[in-house]
Amino acid sequence: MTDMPDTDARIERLPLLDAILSRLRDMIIEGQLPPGTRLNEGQIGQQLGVSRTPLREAIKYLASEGLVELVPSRGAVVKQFGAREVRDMLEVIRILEQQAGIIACTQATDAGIAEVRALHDQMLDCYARRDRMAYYKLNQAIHTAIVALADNGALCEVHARLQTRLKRIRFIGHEGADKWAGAVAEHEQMILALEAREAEGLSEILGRHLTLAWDRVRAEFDAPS
Amino acid sequence: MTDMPDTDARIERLPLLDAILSRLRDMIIEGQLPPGTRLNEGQIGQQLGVSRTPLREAIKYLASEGLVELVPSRGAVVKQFGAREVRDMLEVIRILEQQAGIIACTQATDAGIAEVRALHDQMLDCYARRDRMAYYKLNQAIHTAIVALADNGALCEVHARLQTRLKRIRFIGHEGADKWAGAVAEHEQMILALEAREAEGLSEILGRHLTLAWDRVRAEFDAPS
DNA sequence: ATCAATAATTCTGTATACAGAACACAAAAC
DNA sequence: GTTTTGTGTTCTGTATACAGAATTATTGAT
Repeated sequence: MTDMPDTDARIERLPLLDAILSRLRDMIIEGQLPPGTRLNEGQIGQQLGVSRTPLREAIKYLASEGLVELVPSRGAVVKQFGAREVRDMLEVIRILEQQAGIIACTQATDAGIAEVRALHDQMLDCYARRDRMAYYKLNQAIHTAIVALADNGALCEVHARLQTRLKRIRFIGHEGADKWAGAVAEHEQMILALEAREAEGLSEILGRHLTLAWDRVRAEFDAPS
Repeated sequence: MTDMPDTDARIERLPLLDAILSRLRDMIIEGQLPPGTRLNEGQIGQQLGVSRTPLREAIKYLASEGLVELVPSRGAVVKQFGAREVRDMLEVIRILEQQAGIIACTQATDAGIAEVRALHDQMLDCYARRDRMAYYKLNQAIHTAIVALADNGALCEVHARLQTRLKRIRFIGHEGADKWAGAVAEHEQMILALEAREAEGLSEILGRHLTLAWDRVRAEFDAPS
């Protein structure tokens, strides 16, 4: 396992604020608070069992994280991303992953690469079992792990932040069996290129993988359910 | 002028929170609150003329922004970056600027490029007058503007965030006349490549420029004043 | 005089209180 | 019937209050 606790790594943590942040992020990602929803401080505070003060602090934190938008006199609403914004974010992710991959090919440790391979194998298992949820999480973990191989804290952080914003959207994952198989094949190629430390090839595949991810997401926007 | 208000662009703004954020950021960047300083909520609140509640919310926002670190039962301290972290951030900035430059070469408008040229010319003026402060600000503005040419909101945002974190460090700007002249020459090349829309050349120069920036900063770390 | 233990103070973390803006609903005017 | 206006409610924004942890000062012992 990589020691990259999602969005930020600190030694000690603030119990309450951290708990509220996790809960809120989950509520947003899982769709319990759909995009556009005003989050009512009274209600949510009661629901989480905390007063408004620490809750508001958490909301400000999430606002800076980009999951939530602050609108004057009206509190915070769950940020809604348009097709354009999603495309932009995926493009930045692509840039980051490609460069991370290139760096990883030259300076990752064999052990680090082996860890990614292990995640990949686990993911294949999930694919075999058609366990979408577990597959999805391992998928994210693999991309995070590849970025982590570049051993650049800022890179990991920025990547994680963008990934968090997109979780809600990619979580949908309605792709059909064929697309899914395609994605798995791409991942297979990724791992092979990484193990062979072929920077060019890895970068190319990562780029294609992300481009296809965008295609899949775009379909959601063109034909909104 | 590019319409890129530093870190985030919203239509309406929250008066107080926004004011506090600006003030705090300034205090940190200008060194009024040096790295490692605990920010005392009572004192700062009194100094800014606001109560602790909105101040704390602003601090949480800055924590998510990475300017400040939250330590349990001890409030927030101004984040101190080590050589490694600075190098990592500069590397990510390099990656982002290089890609932005490549994209800009193919899809920027002539008007957009002209704006960057205008900033550059202004900067040359400042250099002629040896106005370090104005030079520094235009320097940042130019890099921001080049990134903006890629017309990717997420890219701008991520770049701006990293740039903000580094402001405090790059602000020092102790470089001697020779290095300064070198930086100006690099900028000249950048603009020429951009105007010629030579993606490869622009990317190469941007990369070198950022690498040299790191060399300059590294000197600060090797020989801390 | 130095250090340890303890007391006093400060500061953070959380809850609550209050004022004003936004919102919802109902009644009146057109 | 539709729009407008007025009123009551809800919710946000900010200040304040209070409990507990951390820090500092003080006192006693070696």
